[in-house]
Amino acid sequence: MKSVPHISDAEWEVMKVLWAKAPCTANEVIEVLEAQTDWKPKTVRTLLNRLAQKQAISYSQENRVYAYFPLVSEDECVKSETQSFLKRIYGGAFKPLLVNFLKEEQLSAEDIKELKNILEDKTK
Amino acid sequence: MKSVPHISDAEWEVMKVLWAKAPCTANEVIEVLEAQTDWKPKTVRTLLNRLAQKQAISYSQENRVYAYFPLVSEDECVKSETQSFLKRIYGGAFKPLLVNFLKEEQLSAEDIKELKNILEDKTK
DNA sequence: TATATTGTATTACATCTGTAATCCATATAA
DNA sequence: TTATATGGATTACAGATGTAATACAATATA
Repeated sequence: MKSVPHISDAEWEVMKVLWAKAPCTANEVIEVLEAQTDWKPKTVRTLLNRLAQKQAISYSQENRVYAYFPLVSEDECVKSETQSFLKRIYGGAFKPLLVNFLKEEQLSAEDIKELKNILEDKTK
Repeated sequence: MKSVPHISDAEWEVMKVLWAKAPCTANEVIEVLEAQTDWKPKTVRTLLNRLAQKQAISYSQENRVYAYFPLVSEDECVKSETQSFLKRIYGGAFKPLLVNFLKEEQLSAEDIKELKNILEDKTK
């Protein structure tokens, strides 16, 4: 039973690229990220290597070039990060977060409806 | 305009103690944390020092002993951490977190009622 | 074929973090 | 007064992270 490896902030950006579209060559990832960050190509390659080492991604060698793809799903990573975030900040007591943020944040009428529906379902 | 310093996981535990009750001597903090973690006293002292360095806390010298207290409020730290978490994981959107989280977590009937009321208020 | 390019692998290096231990000055006890 | 205990300051040290540069091997080019 493997849990997801810890993915750092910078690595997370790389994962997002691969979650959006995979497989992807290093150069494709680099291109996407150069538009969003000011990382040098070598930096992105380092991140790809580290992610491969920690088995968050893998690659197949097409010709001379690697085609990278995720080994862990966005969903499970988001869940895992959310869990540890909540635990860290609220020590597991998440209701204060909800109360606090429901009050603070901008939510559309539609959002609110959706959330109420979810809550409705939980009552059962 | 100072923003809150970044507080690491371990440091966060110390902050929680001081937010719950301050001022506090190092030994008081150590005592609380020894019940919750298996950190050695020296470890807690290191964390107190680091937090003081990064000006998250400060102290007054009562007699021979320091009385530590927070310089940053729990509220602003929580907000700041939540913001960067949301940005990192959800690209800034708050709703996906809520959805994810409402589905996953255990909420009492009472909690649900309270949350629904808050949502109700927001509709106006 | 010799050379330049390009993709990958290895190495670099400072800072942050987790997790303390040691050193030092002072207060306390004998 | 002298030895001891205790609180605080300094130092330690490995692994993670941000941010690359350099070395190397295979490929494309002249």
